[in-house]
Amino acid sequence: MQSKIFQLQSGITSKKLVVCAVSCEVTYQGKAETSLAKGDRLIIIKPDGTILIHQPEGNNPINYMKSGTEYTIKWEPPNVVLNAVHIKNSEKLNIIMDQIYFLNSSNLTDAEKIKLSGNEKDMSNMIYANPSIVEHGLIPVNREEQTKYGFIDVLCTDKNNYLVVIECKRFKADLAAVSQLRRYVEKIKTSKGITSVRGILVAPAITSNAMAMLKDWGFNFILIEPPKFKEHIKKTQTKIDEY
Amino acid sequence: MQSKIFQLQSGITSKKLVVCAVSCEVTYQGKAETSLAKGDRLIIIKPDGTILIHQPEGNNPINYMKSGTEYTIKWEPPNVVLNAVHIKNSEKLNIIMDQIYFLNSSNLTDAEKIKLSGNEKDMSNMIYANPSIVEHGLIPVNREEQTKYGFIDVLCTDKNNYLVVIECKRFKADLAAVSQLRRYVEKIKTSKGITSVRGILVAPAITSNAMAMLKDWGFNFILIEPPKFKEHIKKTQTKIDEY
DNA sequence: GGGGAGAGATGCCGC
DNA sequence: GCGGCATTTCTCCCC
Repeated sequence: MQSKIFQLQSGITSKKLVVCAVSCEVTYQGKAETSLAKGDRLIIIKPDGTILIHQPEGNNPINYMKSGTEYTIKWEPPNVVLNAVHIKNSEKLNIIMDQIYFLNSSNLTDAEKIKLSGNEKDMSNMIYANPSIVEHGLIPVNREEQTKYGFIDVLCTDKNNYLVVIECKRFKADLAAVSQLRRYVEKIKTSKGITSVRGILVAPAITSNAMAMLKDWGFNFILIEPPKFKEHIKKTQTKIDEY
Repeated sequence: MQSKIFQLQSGITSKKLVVCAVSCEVTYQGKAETSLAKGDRLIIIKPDGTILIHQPEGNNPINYMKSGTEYTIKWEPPNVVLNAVHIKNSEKLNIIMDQIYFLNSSNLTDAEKIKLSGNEKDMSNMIYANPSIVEHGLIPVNREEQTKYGFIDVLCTDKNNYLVVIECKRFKADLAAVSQLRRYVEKIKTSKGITSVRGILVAPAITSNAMAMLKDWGFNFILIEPPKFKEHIKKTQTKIDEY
């Protein structure tokens, strides 16, 4: 056990990526309080101080602390106790390990950043480039002009010269999306002192209640798929069929 | 390399928790599209099929797929290619590994669930039990009666017999919180056909714009700390000082 | 399964 | 740092 403690200690202090499978109890105090009774978990401590505790199932870590966490390890027979503290965030994590099944520390280097496409920005760019897919006769307002009004996805004028606020959602639009659109329309109305402002919600789908609220406020819903996104899904599906 | 492939393969098929540090490229197609050039990463595959790919820094996995993912491993010299498919979600992940630094598969068992306190439910319970901490003279509406109106945190009547909608936030309240309160107040007004409905936002803090919007709508802000939460932070801080 | 909302949300970009 | 908002958000609860 002591040799594992040394390995754990030196792995952390020498800023390696430390991975271990252990039997442990965990408590956390910080943004909330949590406790987790004894069980088998995977613990990951990264060179930047990030700690992740994973159970054998599920997507998310059951406990975690961010970059900048500092560590103290103690041998309190028959347990190894790992104390993790994030001073700036006033957070504290305590891990009591009664077994260490395996432990590895390695030097990993990775400077790459992920490239992502198919997000909401792509969608608003697509509409901005060709607003007629939303409604015939829409003309985009100059983007610098638009910036004055904050976080509106796309701002246009329609064929009757009404201002049109367009809010995009990548997936099903909900009540919060309608509220958001509503805030933008009201902001334009008050800041420009006009009432001739329309609101359009653009998404591949909308919840029934959101649709009702949209109608209440005289806004429109236009069904548009995110750019290329649907095609990728289809591609994926055909590839899956090939398996 | 081939022995590692076998180890990887058998670890996945025998539903062990597989952990490996590798040099790899990653592409993902599904809810979006991502690509990640060659670098060192930690890959975790759980017994339930969950896969997580972590870079040596940062809190979140750079790529991931959920429980139910299925795997195919191929040896395409000089690389090991891992294909992961989640049929139900129409997602696909491709990992091309040119080096496997270490690999471990272990049988972990953990039936424990985490216990958490200090969340928003605690806060609304506290207010429901003693609404006078929000405003003198408030009386809670029967919880079953309240349930008819949906997701309102706390519903009360005030000393003038006005209905009062209370929305709680654990941290700083923002525009979305005010929009939410607004939706609830409007819903009560229309569903009961009355106009004498007030709205109170309860939180330890509020953004300036949210406060402005709150005033516009005639709602009130009451500063209340989440239950016990602040004390825990203080406790933590004093403990940190002791180090 | 859909709808709604919280989360120890996290992360990004803007000012 | 705050503010506003998207996220391959995720997760939970309720209907």
